[in-house]
Amino acid sequence: MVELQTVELNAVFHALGDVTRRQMLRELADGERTVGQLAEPYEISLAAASKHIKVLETAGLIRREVRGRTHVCRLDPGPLASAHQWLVFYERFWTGRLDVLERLLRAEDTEDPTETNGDEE
Amino acid sequence: MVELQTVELNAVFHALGDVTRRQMLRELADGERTVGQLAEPYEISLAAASKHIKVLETAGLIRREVRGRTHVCRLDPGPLASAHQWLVFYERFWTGRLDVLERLLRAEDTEDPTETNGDEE
DNA sequence: CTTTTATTCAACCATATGGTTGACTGACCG
DNA sequence: CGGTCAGTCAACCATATGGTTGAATAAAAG
Repeated sequence: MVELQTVELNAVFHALGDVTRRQMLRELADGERTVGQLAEPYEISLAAASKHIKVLETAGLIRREVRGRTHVCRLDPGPLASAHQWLVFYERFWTGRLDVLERLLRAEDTEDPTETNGDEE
Repeated sequence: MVELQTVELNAVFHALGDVTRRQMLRELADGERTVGQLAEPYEISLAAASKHIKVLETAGLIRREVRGRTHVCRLDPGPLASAHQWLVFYERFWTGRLDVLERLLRAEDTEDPTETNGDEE
């Protein structure tokens, strides 16, 4: 189950509050990247990029594997799921899909057996 | 359609990166609250709470209506929807629902006309 | 009109953030 | 071994953040 601890959420949302870091995550969504590869698109110094990566890492959003002299990063979706989960609480405020909720609450008779529940962690 | 501008997302995620502000949003999910009401649960000064509220406001997460000498705040879910939308991109990394994606990509023949697409804004 | 009440504003403070540069550590190369 | 490459670390800087207190504004109450 998703824990949603305030400490974690603070770090996660803070990490997401920066374009550079969000773009780095987008990059990592396509696969593993080294620190150098992640830093390359930006005009900042490698040290600055390294700091961004550390922020992502301490927020738990990425994992790092030291492979020889290079550090290979990959996405860790867990914290993103927590953030998503937090936001889901407010989903009713922007969707008109209360009908869907209602449909889920009753009516097990019409459910599709291929995929019923995929939201727990 | 959700714009997902970097400026907006920066402000939104930054605003969400603080427990106090997240709790204020939770409070506002139950209805309108004055600045004083929002500040009351916390041991910080009213001025500090006022700053938090301003952060939420400039991020577009809340709207303020000056009613006499009190300022009444209410939730504006739009930016939350943007943040949610941004996170949805990564949903495939924590759910095993690739089959659903696959089903959407091909097979228009099997689609259910009652609820097909509700994610655009 | 004077006093509360609700809230912001301004000045200030400590710490965090994001950036820089230069030195340092380790791994690979010749 | 000596050089280069990948990346971190440390010191430093400017600005932002979150908090404080005290004064200012403006509406309601007496």
